[in-house]
Amino acid sequence: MNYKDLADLMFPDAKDISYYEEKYPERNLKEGAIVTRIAPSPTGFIHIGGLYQGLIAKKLANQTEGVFFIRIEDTDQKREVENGVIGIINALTDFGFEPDEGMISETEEKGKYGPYKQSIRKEIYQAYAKYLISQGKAYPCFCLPEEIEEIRAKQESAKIRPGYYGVWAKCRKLTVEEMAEKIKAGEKWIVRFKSPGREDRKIKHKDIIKGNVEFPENDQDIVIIKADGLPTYHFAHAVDDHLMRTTHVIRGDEWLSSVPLHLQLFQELGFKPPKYAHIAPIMKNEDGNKRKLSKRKDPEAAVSYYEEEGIPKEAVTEYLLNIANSTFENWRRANPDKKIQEFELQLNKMSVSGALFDMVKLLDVSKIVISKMTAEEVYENTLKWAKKHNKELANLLEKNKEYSLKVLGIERGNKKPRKDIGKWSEVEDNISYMYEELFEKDKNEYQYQVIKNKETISKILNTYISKYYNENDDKQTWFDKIKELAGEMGYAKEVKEFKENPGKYEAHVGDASTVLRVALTKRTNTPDMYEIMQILGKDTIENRFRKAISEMEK
RNA sequence: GGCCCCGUGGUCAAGCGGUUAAGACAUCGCCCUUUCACGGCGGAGACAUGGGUUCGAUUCCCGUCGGGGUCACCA
Repeated sequence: MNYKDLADLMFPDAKDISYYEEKYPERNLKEGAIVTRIAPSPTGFIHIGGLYQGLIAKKLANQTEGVFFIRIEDTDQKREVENGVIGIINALTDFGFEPDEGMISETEEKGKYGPYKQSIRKEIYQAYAKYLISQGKAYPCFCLPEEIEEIRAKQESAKIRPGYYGVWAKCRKLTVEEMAEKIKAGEKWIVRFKSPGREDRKIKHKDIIKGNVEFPENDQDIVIIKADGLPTYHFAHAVDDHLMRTTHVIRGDEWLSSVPLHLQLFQELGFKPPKYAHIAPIMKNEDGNKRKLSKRKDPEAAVSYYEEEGIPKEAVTEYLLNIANSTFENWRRANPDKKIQEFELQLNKMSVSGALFDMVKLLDVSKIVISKMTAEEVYENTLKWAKKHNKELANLLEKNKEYSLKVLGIERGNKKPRKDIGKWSEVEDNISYMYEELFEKDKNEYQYQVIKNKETISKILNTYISKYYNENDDKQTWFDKIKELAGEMGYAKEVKEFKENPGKYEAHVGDASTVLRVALTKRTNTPDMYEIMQILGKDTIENRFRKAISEMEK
């Protein structure tokens, strides 16, 4: 009985690995092309951190004319969620991070390096496990979970390093005959990797993001094939990323400490190891402590949150890029109109430690993104959002498309567009006073500022509408008339004049304008009032003023 | 606890032995053919800490403290 016989006994049907090596040849890509992937569990849910990884992987592959693929890591059947794949693919595709290869639906896939779902690659893993066993580099382990528990308890009470290694690796010391006998006797087994490592030796590794790191070698005989016949993450990683010819493994930095093990696995399997880039997670501050954004506690961790809030995808992407490479911000300022795709992401410039998620900053990015959109784009985006989250608004927008376009076009499209919309959910509040239906229901109070006296307000409103306002005035004339109105009321026509002569005037032209604005919109903050009046029309203006006056009388 | 990673203003961050220690968001003030916003200008605000090494340390080394990760038949 030798290792080869043992391997045959354990995996009689497994193919020789040469079969797979030939089936999945080296990719024929240009020099420097990066092949990378995103490898989620099919939970149906994608975390903002996952999206972040997807963005980085996608960009890198695109930049180098490489390949970005998606592989589903479903080796843990307990985690399985029905229809868990499609949600992830949709989220990725939505954001424009569509993979070149891999799963495209719950069951279908594209690409020549599949299957891209681990559970159906079972025989591949077994072939490689068999290979390892035949080389004496892996062995069956018959320890029951309870025994492992016992060992661990002993180790803990003796305060020594826990795990299956050295003297504790019982099954490792079995002879091939003993192993074969147990198998023949029907004892349950799993497969463990026979680690060649020694804890007292160091291994140096250069991570693309983290830089040089040094670890003790791995000496744990980790399990590579579980009782259900499926591989553990570590083994699947080595086999898959080798066969799929991944050049760069981009993953969360919680994997950093597994690098010694993974390198060992590649070594013993005879594979060329990929380059690793371990990204720091996006964090959240809680009671002064940093912690990873959690899908249970933090709504903003879910990618769906941004859709619900109406934060544009481009804004989320730009914000993420900001975290990834701080040079992005400068690039964006220098190239305000370029596509995100043109920005060249540099892995080695990524931060080593986790950034705190900053919603305020995201919203600022979002405001800039939205401010650059045309009225048409804002309209379409808002409508799309409203159809799902605000039916009433959607109806209104659809019913008054031309009008809405005008409203949304106020102070837009010029060199200094307004930056007042951060998310689609804010649009309603921003424009509701432009629609009679909504204005009637508007709960805001009339909050006059400097000029508060009822009679004065009535006088300003009445005088303005009867004596001064003319729809055909151009902006300059319109404004000159407001100045005249101010003069008639005894206010300063110029703010400067007002400031230079404290006490001389009780108000200035701006204060008079505020009265008009508040009466018109119930707001002290609106875009250009000239345009608002033009769009509203004289009748509406008059009605609004009347309403404002009668409101005061109550 | 062992091992590993990290520590520049409130936040994201440049910086790589000699700098007035960039920039962005936030904040404050001023300015800007009406307010708000936008924009412009300006202010306040940081190298966790103690030791070294060095003519000189934010930059290099060690300790301390703080934060994070990891130690599964989960990924």
